[in-house]
Amino acid sequence: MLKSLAKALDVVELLATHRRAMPLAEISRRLKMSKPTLHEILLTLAMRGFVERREGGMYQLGLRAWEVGAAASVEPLIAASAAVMQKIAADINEDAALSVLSGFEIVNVHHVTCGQAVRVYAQVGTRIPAHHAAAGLLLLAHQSDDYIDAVMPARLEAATPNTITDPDRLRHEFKRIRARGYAVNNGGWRIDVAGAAAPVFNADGAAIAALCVAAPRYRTNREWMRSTASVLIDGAATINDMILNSQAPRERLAS
Amino acid sequence: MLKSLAKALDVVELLATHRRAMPLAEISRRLKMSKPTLHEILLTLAMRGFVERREGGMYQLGLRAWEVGAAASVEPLIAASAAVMQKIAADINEDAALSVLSGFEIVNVHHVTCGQAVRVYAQVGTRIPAHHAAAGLLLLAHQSDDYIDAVMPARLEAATPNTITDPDRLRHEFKRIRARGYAVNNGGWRIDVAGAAAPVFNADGAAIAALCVAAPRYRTNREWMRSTASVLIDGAATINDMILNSQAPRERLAS
DNA sequence: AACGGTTATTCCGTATTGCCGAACGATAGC
DNA sequence: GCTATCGTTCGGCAATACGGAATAACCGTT
Repeated sequence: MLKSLAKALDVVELLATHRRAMPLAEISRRLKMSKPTLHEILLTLAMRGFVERREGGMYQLGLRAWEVGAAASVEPLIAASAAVMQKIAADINEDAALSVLSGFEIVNVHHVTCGQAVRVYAQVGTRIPAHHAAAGLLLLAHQSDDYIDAVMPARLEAATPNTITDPDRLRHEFKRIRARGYAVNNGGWRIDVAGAAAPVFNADGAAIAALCVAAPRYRTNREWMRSTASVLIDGAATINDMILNSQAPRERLAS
Repeated sequence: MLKSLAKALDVVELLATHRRAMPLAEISRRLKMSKPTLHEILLTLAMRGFVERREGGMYQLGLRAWEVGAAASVEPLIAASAAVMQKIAADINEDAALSVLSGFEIVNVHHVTCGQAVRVYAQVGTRIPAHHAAAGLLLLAHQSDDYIDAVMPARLEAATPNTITDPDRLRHEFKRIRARGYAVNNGGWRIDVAGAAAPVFNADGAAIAALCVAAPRYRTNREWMRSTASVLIDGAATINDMILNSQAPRERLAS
């Protein structure tokens, strides 16, 4: 493990999680790094455009970081889903989102807003514990037992009284999700938010993403859940097809 | 300058520009790095999720790289533009794009497709020389002379016979662009593609992005250019307002 | 199944270089 | 004008990144 590289990644991740410009001193304090070392790291990152130096010595993530991110493995997935999600958001008239699993957390990789005045606020690129949301429950349900055992924390934090925190109940929920083909969540993340999610599979049959809809809970009920889930399952199937079709040409790309 | 960090950034940028998974040996050859060193770097990057190790020793940019990119400084701009661009693409019935300047190149940061069968192919996250496109001409036209002198290469490469390659003609074009408030391009990038672009300004009055439309040239003419430009100028103004309004709350964010 | 060519990985000695204490300017607040 | 905090420079020591050589896994071919 390269120490200097690891430190640089710490810096980059810190700037990413806080999503704002920071002065050198603050980064130094938060990461407990000496100022000269940090200065050197930031200089290197800035020289390559991974961070930008705003006036007043404020550092923030730069254009190159964005460019690199745009070339990451999830990007084709996002591109394939965009149109479908647009249509779903319009049809159901609620926000649609796409999430992937990372350890025991989910990352929001795409979001399409609907026209409603009251909407669920969600930011692309953020992480939340998987058991707090329908998308996370769905993706966990489709992982192997080994995976679950490896990533599940000893204690499941509750976000609301409705959050599932008992491991046994969670595993039982996984079974239900697999049987039904979709996951639901009623106020387990925020007490006034409900959601549903359906799986997107890759060519190997692994669940790689969750197509989901989140709505203010007062606009939902059991019937809404059922009809929404069927729309999501259809949409996920469409995305599946697009992935399978785009995979082949991708392989054929020359050097 | 930190050598090990610089090498790691080289690796990451290589994976980004080629947009595909690569085996260790190929990276080693392209960057002329020893395999043990590279192995160590990739291990560190993989441990943090910045690259992913697919089966068969293929490395590609991972989820963490995407997350970091999603927190970069351009992201708020993209979020603010998305809705406006959607509307423009629908109204004009041609693809809309958003580009920013980086040295003497432009980076495509967002793209909205229209419903047309014949469209201009463009990938988000890619770079092209600024003088090849309307967006680049527009952004260069709004930079200081010092900036232009610093970044303009000695020789301007021509992409087509229509590309402006004479520095004097380029500087003259900048004047026209500033006077009209928008830039056009007729086959300077690809011979059968035309485009128009209007500037998005930040609070300091600096042109930070170009809102543009690219279309197959046979669907365009002088009248089309004029009407498209006026739509773009309106759209850019709307984005301006959104930026100014969203800046304030952003500053107020607590630690 | 045995083979050559390619690959990924481990090991280790060297000297390169990342690291931080201390000191220096620069800046802002009171 | 003082003080506190910030960004930056300098330099010397020790840690550690580096790559050659050896090893082990892999793949397609015969």
